[in-house]
Amino acid sequence: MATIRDVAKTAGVSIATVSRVFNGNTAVNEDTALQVWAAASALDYWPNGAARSLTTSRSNTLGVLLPDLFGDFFSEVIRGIDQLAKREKYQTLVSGSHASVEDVLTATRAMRGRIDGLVMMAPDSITVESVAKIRRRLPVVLISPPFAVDGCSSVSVASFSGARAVVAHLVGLGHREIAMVAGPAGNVDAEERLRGYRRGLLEAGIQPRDELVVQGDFRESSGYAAAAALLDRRPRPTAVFAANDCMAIGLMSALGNAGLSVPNDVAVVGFDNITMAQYMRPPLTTVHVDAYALGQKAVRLMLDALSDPEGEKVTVQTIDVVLKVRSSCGARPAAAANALTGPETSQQR
Amino acid sequence: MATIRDVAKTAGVSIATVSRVFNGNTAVNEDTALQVWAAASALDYWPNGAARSLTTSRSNTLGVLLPDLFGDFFSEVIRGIDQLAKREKYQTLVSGSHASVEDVLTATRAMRGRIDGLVMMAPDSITVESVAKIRRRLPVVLISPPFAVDGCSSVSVASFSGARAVVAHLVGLGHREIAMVAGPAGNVDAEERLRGYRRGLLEAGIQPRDELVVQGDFRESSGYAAAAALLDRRPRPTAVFAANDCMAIGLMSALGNAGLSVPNDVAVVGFDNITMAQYMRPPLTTVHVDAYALGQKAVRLMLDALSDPEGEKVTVQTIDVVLKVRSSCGARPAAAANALTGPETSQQR
DNA sequence: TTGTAAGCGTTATCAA
DNA sequence: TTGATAACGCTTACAA
Repeated sequence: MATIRDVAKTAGVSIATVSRVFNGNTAVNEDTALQVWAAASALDYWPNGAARSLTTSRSNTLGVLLPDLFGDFFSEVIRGIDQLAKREKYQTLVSGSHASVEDVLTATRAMRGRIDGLVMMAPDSITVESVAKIRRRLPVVLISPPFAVDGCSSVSVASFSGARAVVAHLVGLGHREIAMVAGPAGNVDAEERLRGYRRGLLEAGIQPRDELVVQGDFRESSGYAAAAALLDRRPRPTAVFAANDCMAIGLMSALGNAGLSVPNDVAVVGFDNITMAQYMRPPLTTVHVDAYALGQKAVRLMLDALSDPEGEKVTVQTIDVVLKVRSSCGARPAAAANALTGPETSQQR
Repeated sequence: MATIRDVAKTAGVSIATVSRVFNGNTAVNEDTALQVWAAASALDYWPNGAARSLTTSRSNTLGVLLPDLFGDFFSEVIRGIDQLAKREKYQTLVSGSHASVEDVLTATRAMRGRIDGLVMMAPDSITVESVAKIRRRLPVVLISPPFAVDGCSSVSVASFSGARAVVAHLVGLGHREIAMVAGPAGNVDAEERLRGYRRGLLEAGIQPRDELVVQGDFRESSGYAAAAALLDRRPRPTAVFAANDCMAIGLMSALGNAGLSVPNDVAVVGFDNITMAQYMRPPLTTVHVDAYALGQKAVRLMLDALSDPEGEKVTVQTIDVVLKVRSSCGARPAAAANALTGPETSQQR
């Protein structure tokens, strides 16, 4: 493989000149530059990234740490991260399925010297200490952290307010027996949604009852399983709020199998507004979360951190959410009138 | 940040010894090693990956190039890649949304020196030349390539045979007017599924007709849109085969909105068996593709290539698929009997 | 505008 | 079993 030295020799210049041509910051004689380009392409020269980052101590690479859970929502977040990073000439070194803190630390350590910053999506199981440890060497941006960490910018989802809005809407439709399929314990968004659900009930003068909350794990199967438990309750809940769309979809499937109609017998609401949601029968009422933007904002914060000399500018952001009323909750949204015309137009980016 | 030199100084040994301790291949006196470990942890020393790969010319990192399309299927593939890579102590440098060949080349070039091999998922728009160019410097494994490339191992999906099986099944149920929502032109899997559909018809003595094929793009919205075109056909198709599940789901949604019942008025079959498929109402008949295994196999082939001295061992694999009969096609699968018991058990890995 | 040469933080080859 | 020391391929003062 050709190195900078080969190019220099072929072009009849010094390696410094070749470097200058490739980095384009220092002035180089036009003819010389042309010769260098010619030599480089003749030799099919690709600069070595490792060597470059060794000298500059910059890698133009962002580390991305993902949780063990996957699916439509996270794909979108990653897409947001990847696209903005790419546009800003950053590469992404991804490492997925991190369950434990030790895991995260190991993965990060392995990235040492190859990343300029770390975007960490870890809605649960972060300890302040481990992140703080990483933070000493690298800028860290957290997505949906369970709590704020000193010196780390972060972006979160307005889970609490979204959940409250869901309950308020259901109450407005006349529901009083509102059940919930909760997300995994320890997950911030799951817990915030549960908290929002309870608050919403209280605000409507309804006492939240634990037996109306079924534990799920954000997967379709747990939503499906939740149906059985819920249908045993007397009086039977007239509405169920699932902490995410996947569980809502599993739930609807189970309700259908049990011979119940959504929304006539039971209203169902989800959270996230994954692409599928609008194509369900009935279309799923949910809380729209712009996952793509979530990823993008994280990268934006990282870029800020990287250009911040002293790393003192810490930003804590929250992504707003909006209730998307469709028919699974039994309301008749205005949009339903032209349902035959076409699906909701989806934004392409 | 502490370097190997700091550790050496603190431990009172040479840097060579520290390196030996950290790499664990050469024999080191036990006491010396202990001192080194102590010094390293006191200084919180992390070896620098860039420096390491500069000397060893190995990065223990796999480059992963993704297409512009995303969704449940691809997430699974990536999960497969990531998990096996991680288990084998490799990191993954991911770059998504590559539309053009130039794009791919640029991305790869940027990875030069930081990756040991490249896993490329590019079902369309690869030119042999560009891959060949990359191949000269790095092992390359292709996922679902449009055609075989010299010197590259690859894994593909048995799209053709899966599609044939779908048609055979529909014909077996008595359907003759079978339409198709095709995938994007240029995409191998889309084209193989279309070819399998036509072959299947021919084998049943039915002449394929172009007006029964509607162009889609693998997204839900295009499946939704296809419904309108299909419902205009006279005689109206009694069954529709969508080239993937997302489009099938969009299609079912549109059919429902048009007041048609699936499967009574129109049978629908998809492809991929994404998680959602079984939770549709009715549950979607589809062709199961083990996306996770697809990703894993690609990494396995890459590991083979990396341990292969001369890079001569090229393997071309195909992932088998299996028709998963549920109720959207109108058959009454045995499984439907216990539908009330629970969802199909999903494999966790 | 160009070249020389000193690093960057490792690993690996010799000797000791 | 250890230690010097020369790479690895690049960037960047500093000199010319």
